Amino acid sequence: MVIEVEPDGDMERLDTLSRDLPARDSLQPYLRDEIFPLLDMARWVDLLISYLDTGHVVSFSSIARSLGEPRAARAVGELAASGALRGPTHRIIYADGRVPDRSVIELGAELELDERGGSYHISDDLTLEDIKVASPPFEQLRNIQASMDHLLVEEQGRPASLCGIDISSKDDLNVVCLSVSGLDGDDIEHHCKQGSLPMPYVSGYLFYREGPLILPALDEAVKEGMVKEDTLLVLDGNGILHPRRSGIACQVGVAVDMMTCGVAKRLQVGKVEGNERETAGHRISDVRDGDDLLGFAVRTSRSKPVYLSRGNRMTLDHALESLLPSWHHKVPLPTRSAHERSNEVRRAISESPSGDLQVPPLVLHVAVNR
DNA sequence: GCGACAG
DNA sequence: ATCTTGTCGC
Repeated sequence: MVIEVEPDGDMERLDTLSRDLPARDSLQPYLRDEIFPLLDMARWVDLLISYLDTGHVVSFSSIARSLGEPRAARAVGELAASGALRGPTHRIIYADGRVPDRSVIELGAELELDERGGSYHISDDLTLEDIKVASPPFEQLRNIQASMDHLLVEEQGRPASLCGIDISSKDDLNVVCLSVSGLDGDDIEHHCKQGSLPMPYVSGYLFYREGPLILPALDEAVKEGMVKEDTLLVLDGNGILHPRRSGIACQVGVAVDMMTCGVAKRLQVGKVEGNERETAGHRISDVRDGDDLLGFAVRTSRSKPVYLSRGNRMTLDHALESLLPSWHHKVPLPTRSAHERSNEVRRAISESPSGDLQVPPLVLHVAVNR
């Protein structure tokens, strides 16, 4: 049976807004004030499952497909497990008919369950519902990505400084850290900010999870003069080395009209080309998807490589050239610093005797020489 | 057992 | 991303 869902105000608004993107210089307020407040996946799932009557069930992957992204199935499961949903979460089961342990009692009260080999299933004659949404939200997110891609500029960027960006999270506590250094990795300054991340992690949509925290922090760092026009932003994730050539480094770069590139620890798409060239201290291979050169696999010594790709106002070669002087460890120094620092600050906040540091939004500005 | 998808 | 002490190796 197919259930047709009537989109709520948020979904309709996301649909409308995704149709025409504003000009480049209005992107930041558009994202901050219009788009980001609509990114509430728990509400999307809640709307869908609110259509399930007693005894009707759907699968996690089916909900993800209805929302427009099969890969979001795990995120649906995480939302259900975390208690973020208000609707009848016990009516969400696995695609093979198995019932999650935590739902057995509640669902068992609604319909017949079979026990086989230690786990419970719905009976074989019961079919899963299929929920249809007129404007799947993940489809709109892809539309926005595509529109932002059109604003992506590839040129020979000449950065004078570097800014590593990373987020450390545990439970509901998230801290972003921007670490700015010279091209050689010296004179590091940190800017940290605490905030919430309403969207769960879904592969391919990292910007929509981390952007709402990164962009405000970046705005502050610019106003303080820490980050300037000639600063290359180094994101923890991909640039064009992405299924739709639209990774977080591309979207952040276009949003703030700055130079960006991405450094990812795992390969999301593409293949590492066989022949590896040696430079002083680095071993570099091409990463290609078909004929397209999308990035470099870079490793120091014999460790596993990380994957560099360009974002906005940057070429792959110039990104590499800009990062090599500070690239002595597995990742460039500003990226490493941002990672360490965001972790330290996140722990300091969670360990602080409740009160002082806990009040969001928290802003720490610390200058350190390392 | 397969497949494995940034953080 | 997070869970995590000491330990092996360059």
